[in-house]
Amino acid sequence: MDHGSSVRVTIDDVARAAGVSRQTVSRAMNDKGDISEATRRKVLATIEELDYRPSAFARGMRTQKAGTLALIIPDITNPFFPAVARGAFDAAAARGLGVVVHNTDADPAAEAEASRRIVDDGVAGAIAFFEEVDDGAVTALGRRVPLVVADRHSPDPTVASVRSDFATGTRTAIAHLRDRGHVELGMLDGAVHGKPERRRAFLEALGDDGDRVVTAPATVAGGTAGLRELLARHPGTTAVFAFNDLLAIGAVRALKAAGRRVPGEVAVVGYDDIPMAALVDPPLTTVHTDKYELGRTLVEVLGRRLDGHPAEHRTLAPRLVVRGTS
Amino acid sequence: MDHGSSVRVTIDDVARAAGVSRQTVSRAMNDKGDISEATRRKVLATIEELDYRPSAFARGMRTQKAGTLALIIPDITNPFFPAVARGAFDAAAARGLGVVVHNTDADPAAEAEASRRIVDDGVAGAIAFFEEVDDGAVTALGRRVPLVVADRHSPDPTVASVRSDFATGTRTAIAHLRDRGHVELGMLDGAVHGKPERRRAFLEALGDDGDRVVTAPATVAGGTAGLRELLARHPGTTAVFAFNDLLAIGAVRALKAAGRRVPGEVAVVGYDDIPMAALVDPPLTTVHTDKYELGRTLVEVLGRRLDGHPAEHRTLAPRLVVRGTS
DNA sequence: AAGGTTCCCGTGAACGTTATCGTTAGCTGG
DNA sequence: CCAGCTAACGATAACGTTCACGGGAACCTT
Repeated sequence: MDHGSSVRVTIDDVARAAGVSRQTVSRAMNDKGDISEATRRKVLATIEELDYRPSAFARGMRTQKAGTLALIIPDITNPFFPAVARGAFDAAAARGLGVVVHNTDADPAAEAEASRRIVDDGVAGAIAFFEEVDDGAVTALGRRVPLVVADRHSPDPTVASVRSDFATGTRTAIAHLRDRGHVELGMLDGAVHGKPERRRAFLEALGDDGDRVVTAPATVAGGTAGLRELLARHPGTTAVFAFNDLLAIGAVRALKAAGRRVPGEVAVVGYDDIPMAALVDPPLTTVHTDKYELGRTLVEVLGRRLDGHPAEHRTLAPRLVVRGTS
Repeated sequence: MDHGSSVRVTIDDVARAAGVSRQTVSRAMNDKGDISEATRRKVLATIEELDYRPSAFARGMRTQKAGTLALIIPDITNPFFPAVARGAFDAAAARGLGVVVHNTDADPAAEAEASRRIVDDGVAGAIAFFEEVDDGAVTALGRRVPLVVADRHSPDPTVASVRSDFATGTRTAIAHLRDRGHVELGMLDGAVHGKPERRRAFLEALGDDGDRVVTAPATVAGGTAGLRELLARHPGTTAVFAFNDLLAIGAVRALKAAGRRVPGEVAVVGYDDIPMAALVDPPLTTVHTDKYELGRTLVEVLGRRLDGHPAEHRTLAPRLVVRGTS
């Protein structure tokens, strides 16, 4: 009921106690110049003694920047994202930044709403997994706040990016399947926009017309349905490459239900290496992307941007993890 | 580079454009009284027209409360929490609130640091999954900011709580196992503090001395190790109840590796019903807790608290989901 | 008709910080 | 010895909002 009843220790209290002006206190804690080493230490000591904490509001009011950054993701429930978020949390905490998460369900309207909130809240910077193919929105947000986009490139040179190299990841998976002797390959593509690399690399490697690619919702249920469709089109299919692990797991389930042995009769390889992948039976062969590292790198790149460096563009290398489905 | 170069539309601009004072504008947007319906509509219209957004900083400066709430969890990577977070995100978004997430790894020092940040950032309220058994810290935080704790009760009457009824959940699971004819039961308890209900209910139902309970880290690896220990102590064990699904999945793996059929020779039931539970082979029988609903309820309770209502204490009922391991 | 409400609305002040500019003392160089 | 510089610090003014007042008009009440 009486929240906030205790009086706040302000910068003036510190100034008074240290026998200096509040401006000097400000200089001491913000590592600005124009202050002698002696007084700075004294000020810092009294700050410690009084347990003074600067008001984030008052500070943000002047600087228009908060000590927090925004993370826009489609769905924290999608097993790909918790690890990404964790990497981002840890790296942000190390920098003394908080992270406010926005779920969008890959809905453009929700993405716009999140962007709106972000500029309103005056966060220090933003990290975004955007679905919206229209670059206008991205550029608009990038103009208002330092921005790093994941798995996507922005035409705006001030928007940094970190992406996983899907093309070579896909090629590695297909090469692996060919090494195992498979010739009739099929693909389960995820029904998501803006991520054509996997499908493109697949078609490129096969010189195919696309009839061997079926698109389905990127879920387990989508995987079982998609696999049936694929088998209906090409009964001789002997190996399946999936857009992500959820689809792959669904495919394996459908295969087992149909009485086909995995990997004896049909091999399956997924993408992402979510935690579940190692625990299903048989454990899933998949292209591993380091999600924690992705999250970490995203805030690292954002941090460098906040420190005044130019926008970087980094690429993370995936690697194949061979388990029991191939 | 030139972030924030565009000039801000302030409340004074709106006031000028609408031909009223800024106080009237404030009244219009905050649904305060003392304003006629006519002028309020006019003000709202000009707000819309000028695309005015109140400064969160300036507002927070006066009210000491931001439009954001904090969510303290041990680990977003633990499959239990993404769904909780999602429920919290959705409910918060519906209320126009942002959510800043703090990962603690159940480390008291990290929990203290998160609490520190929370009061510093002046969030509107906080939701916490605390590990710290010492109630002093919880009460201290609760005194500074409206607080709702999950799966735990606070002695402080101003701290609200939402908990899953672990005791009856556990009893239901054990009754199910007994119905199946099992008599030699064992339990895999998680090595976490502050959650004795499951173990207690288990021991209570058995009238046992605790020798049939082995404690292990609440992970898959902990489950396999714990099960071996359990079998070493009581080779005749025919049914295992686990603290959570991770432990249960680990147990099933160990069982299969040891050549024991599940559920033919040994039955296993987990707790939580994480997404993985339905996908392992055989699919896991488990006590389902509605994690999304938990997250949703947590912010609902917090919201009512913010609206001035007294602290509530709610309990969510779990239910048994029988699948393939029992 | 005088006093009392109620309904609207505006004026000043305050929240706690940082930016800008000014001031002082001490030092340098010619 | 004085102009000019620099280092260290302080005073004032913002940043944009809400709170505590106060006051005028209209509408009752007796």
